[in-house]
Amino acid sequence: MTDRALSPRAQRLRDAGHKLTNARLAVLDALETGGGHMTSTEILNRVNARDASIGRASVFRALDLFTRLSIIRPTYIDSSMTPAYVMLPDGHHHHIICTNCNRVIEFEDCGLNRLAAELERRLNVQLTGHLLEFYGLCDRCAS
Amino acid sequence: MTDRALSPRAQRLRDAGHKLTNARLAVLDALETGGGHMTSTEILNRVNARDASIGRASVFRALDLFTRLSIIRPTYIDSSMTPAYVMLPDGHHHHIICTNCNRVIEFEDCGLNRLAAELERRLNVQLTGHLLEFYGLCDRCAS
DNA sequence: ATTCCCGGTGAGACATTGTATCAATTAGAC
DNA sequence: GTCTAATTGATACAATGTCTCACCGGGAAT
Repeated sequence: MTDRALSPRAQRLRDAGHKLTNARLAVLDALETGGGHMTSTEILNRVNARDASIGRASVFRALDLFTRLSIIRPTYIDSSMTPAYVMLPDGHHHHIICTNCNRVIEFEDCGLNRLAAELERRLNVQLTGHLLEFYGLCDRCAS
Repeated sequence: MTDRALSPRAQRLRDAGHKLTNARLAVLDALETGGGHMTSTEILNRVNARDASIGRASVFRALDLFTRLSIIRPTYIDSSMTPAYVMLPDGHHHHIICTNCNRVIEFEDCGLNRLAAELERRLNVQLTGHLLEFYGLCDRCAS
């Protein structure tokens, strides 16, 4: 199963020295096919629908790992109980969260590459991704 | 207790039509004196140290309220179990999270005002704040 | 100052979600 | 195929957020 075409993210996992296990690939697939924002419970359900033998713990471990690799990022959307995980397709993601109805509006083109480069130079860090969130009222709620 | 000098944030609460109760003021004080990033547990401890009669639920309710008012914002730093709440002093906050050691490095001046104004116009939204997070390795971990 | 009302509160049982432990398994290098 | 360290699954457990409901009190009106 090593030479089958790997998704770019799976490749990224391997390149970082991690094994491509069933559990990890299932979580990755759940994330990729599940739409933009998923809670851990939604991910668990989706993973177990595909392979019921995969354990709870492994799913959470995979989510932690992916977060460290900047493949996903947990963010608070409506409940403070559990985060929603968003994909960072090219290392970044941007959205607006309505503080009234919790609707999420995504947008592109944050123009932060320049800032990222400057921070890397000035602070001597190695940045792999970012998340930009705006808060406020969406068009429907702004009446 | 109405005419005592109110912190700008307390004023904001009242202006939005919410009561300035003991519980809310205690949570606000905990946040303001507690440093940048606090988990709910740290906030609870701090609030109860000041006034043991304040209940769990009210603290969480206050945190939800402040989030809706863009006074604070929950973000996941090391655990995905509980968020850390960051203040949005002028409606915004920016930091870098090290994906290896979870250190948080704050920085100023994101230059996002222009983008915010453009989004408001284009999408017909009313933005009250934003949070910008970069992920990567801090200077110590980048070796 | 007093009254009234409705938003807000506290207690605590409860539900949900994440983590620790550990023996068993497996990916991937050789 | 063999080996080994990384990873897993099961489960018990810990931590965290929410719900309900009777009661309270902030603050506007009077």
